[in-house]
Amino acid sequence: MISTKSIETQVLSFLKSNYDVDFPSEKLIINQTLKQFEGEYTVVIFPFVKMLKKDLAEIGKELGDYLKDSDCKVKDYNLVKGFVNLEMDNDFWGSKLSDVASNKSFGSKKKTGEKVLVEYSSPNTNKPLHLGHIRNILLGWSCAHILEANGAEVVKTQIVNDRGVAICKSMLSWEKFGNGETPESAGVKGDQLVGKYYVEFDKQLKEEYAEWQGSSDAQVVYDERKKEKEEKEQFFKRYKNDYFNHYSELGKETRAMLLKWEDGDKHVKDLWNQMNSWVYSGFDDTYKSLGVDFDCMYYESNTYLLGKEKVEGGLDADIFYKEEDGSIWVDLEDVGMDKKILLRADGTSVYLTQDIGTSLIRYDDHKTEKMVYVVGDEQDYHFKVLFEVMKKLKAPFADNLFHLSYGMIDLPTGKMKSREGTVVDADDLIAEVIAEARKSAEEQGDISEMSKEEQDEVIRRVALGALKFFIIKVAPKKRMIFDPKESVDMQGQTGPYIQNAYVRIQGILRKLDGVAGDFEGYEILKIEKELVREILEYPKVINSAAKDLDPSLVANYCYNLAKAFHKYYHDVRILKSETQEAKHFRVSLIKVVSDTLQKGMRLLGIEMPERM
RNA sequence: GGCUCCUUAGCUCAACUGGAUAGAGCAGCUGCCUUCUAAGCAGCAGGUUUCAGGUUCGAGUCCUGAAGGAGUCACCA
Repeated sequence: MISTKSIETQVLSFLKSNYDVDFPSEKLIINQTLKQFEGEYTVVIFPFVKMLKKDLAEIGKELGDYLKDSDCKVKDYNLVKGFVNLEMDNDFWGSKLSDVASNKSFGSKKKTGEKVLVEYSSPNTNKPLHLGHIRNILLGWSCAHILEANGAEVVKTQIVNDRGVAICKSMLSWEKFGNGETPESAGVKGDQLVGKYYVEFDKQLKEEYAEWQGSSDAQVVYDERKKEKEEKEQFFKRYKNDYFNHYSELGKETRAMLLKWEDGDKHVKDLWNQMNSWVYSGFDDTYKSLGVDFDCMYYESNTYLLGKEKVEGGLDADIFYKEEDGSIWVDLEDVGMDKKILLRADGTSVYLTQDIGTSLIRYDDHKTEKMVYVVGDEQDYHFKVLFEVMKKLKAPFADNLFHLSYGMIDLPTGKMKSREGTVVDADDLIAEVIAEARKSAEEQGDISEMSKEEQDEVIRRVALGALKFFIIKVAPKKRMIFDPKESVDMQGQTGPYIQNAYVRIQGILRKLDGVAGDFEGYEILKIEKELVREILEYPKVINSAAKDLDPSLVANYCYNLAKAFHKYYHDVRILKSETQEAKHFRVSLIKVVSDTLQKGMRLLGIEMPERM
C-alpha cells in the first residue's frame, strides 16, 4: 500500500485522462520487477489492451512517459512485452525509508473496533501435549497476534475437554493401579503422570480383552457378527470398541464412574479435581516454555449443559426435530448436508451440542462477532455443520465463524499414533531443541561473556526460534512432515538464520556512537533499494496473513528479508561507509530492517536474542 | 463408494492469489574468516510443476477427467 499506492493512482489517472476508462483498481497489477530486468516495480498492461484497443507497445510507451512526467518519482522505464518496468528515483527510496523509520507502528493498523475470538490448543485432560498440539498452538497464537496487528481486538482462548469417558479412564486407572502416586512422589509433571495412567488403562484393557477373546462369549459374538471369511484376529480388532461398551469389566467401571461424575458424586468429583489440577499445572509449564498464553479458558464441564438448553430451545422454535426414540436432530439437507444428532435419546449431549453452548457463552462474555477455531482438518465437516447450525439458531456471529483447518503432522517414519508410542511429546521435543541449541552455541556462539542466566535465555530463544519457525513456515492447510533432525537445524532457512540477521544489526548499532542524521544527496545502491522495497511489503504481508489466517506468509517474508540483509551485510561496510550521508542512510536502513524482523517474528511468537 | 483436502528438484518447503526464464534451504561438489560475529556469503549440479485435455495474450495457480496419498461420511471428542 504505502509502496505502490502513488504509482497505482497515477496509472488509473492515466487511463482516465487519456482514454476515459475507469479501470477497477483491484484488477490493477503492480509487481516487483524480476531480477533479470532493470527497474523495481512493474505495471502489467496486458489487461488494458482489450479495453483500449491499442497496441501493447504503444500503450506501454504512453504509460511510461505519463508516469515519468507525473510526480510519482519514476526516473525511467523500459518495456518488455506487456510489462512496463519502472525505475524509481533516489528520492523515492530515501523518502520511503524516512517514512518507515519515523512510523513506530509501521505494519500495524489502528484499532478497527472488530472483536475476534481465537480458540486453539484445546487439549483433553487425560494426556500431555504432543507435537500436533504444538502446531495448533503456534498457528493459533500467531494468528491471534497477526489479527491484532491488523487492527482487531483479540481474545485468545481454548476449550478444555475435561469430561467424558476418556477422562474417566485415566481417573479409574489411577485409582486402581496408582497406589496414591502423585506428581511430587513420582517426580514428574502432572500431565505426564495422568497420561501414564491413561496409557496404563489401555494396557490393562488390552490384556482383559485378550483374555476374553478365548471365552465362550467371545466365540458366540464372533460367530454371530463376523463378516464372510473374516479371521478372528481381524474381527476382534474391529470389535474392540463394542467389547468395551458391552462386555468389558473396565468398561463397566468406567461408565459407572462417568454416571457418578454426572450425578456430582463427591468422591469422584474430588478425584477429578485432584487429577485436573495436576494436568493443568503440567499444561501451564508447557505453555510457558513455549511462550504462549491465553486470555481466558473455557471448560467443557461448564459449557455442555448450556448446549443442551439451546438445543431444547431450538426444538421449541421448530429449528430442530425429535425422533421417535426421543433424540433430537437437525436437518441440514437444505444446505446439502446430512441430518445430525444433537441430543441422544437419554438426554446426554454430543460433541456438537457442547460446541453450540460454548460459542454462545463466549459471545455473551466477550461480544466477539467473529470467532476463529484452530482445529485439525479431520474436523472440517464438523465445523461446517456447526456453522450451519449456528446460522439456523440465528446467532449474531453466525456469519463470521472460521475454521482454521490445518494438516496433520507426519514423522519421517509415518503417522504419529499414540497407541504405537510414536507420538512426539511436547516437553521432550522442547528439551531436545534446547539441548541442540546449547551444543550449537558452544561450538559457534559468541555468548561466553554472558552470565549463566543470560546464556540460558539466549539458548532458549534460539532453540524455540528454530522449532517454531520450522513448524510455522509451512502453509497451515498442508500436511507436513516433521523430521526431528531438521527441526533443530540452525542453518539455512531457519529461525536462527533470521535471528542472526537481527543480532548482526544489533552488533553494529552497539558500536555506533549515536550517529543519526539526514542522508540528502546519497546515491542509494541497487541492493539498498531492494531492501527498502522488501520492507515496504511488510504491511501487505500482515494484511494478507490476517485475511487468510496464514502465519506462514509472515514466516517466509521474514526469511526473505533476512536473506536480503545477510547479503547486504556481506557486500557493504556500514560502519566504514565512504561518507557521513552513506552511513546515515545505512544505519537508518538496518534499523528499520531489524525492527521489521523483530516485529514480524514477534507475531510468530519468536523472540530475538541481542547476541548469539 | 459420496464429499473435502493434498501432489512442485533426491529430501523439506516457496512462488506476491492468472504474469516474464518456477525460487530457497537441506543433502552433494567448489571457493571466501587478520574484516560490522562464518548460526554468514558466492558458485556448480539438481525440474516435462503426478498425468491427459480445456479456458486465454499468458496456467504450478482456474475448469473437466484420470492416478496416487490423506481425511471424513459415529448416538467419539
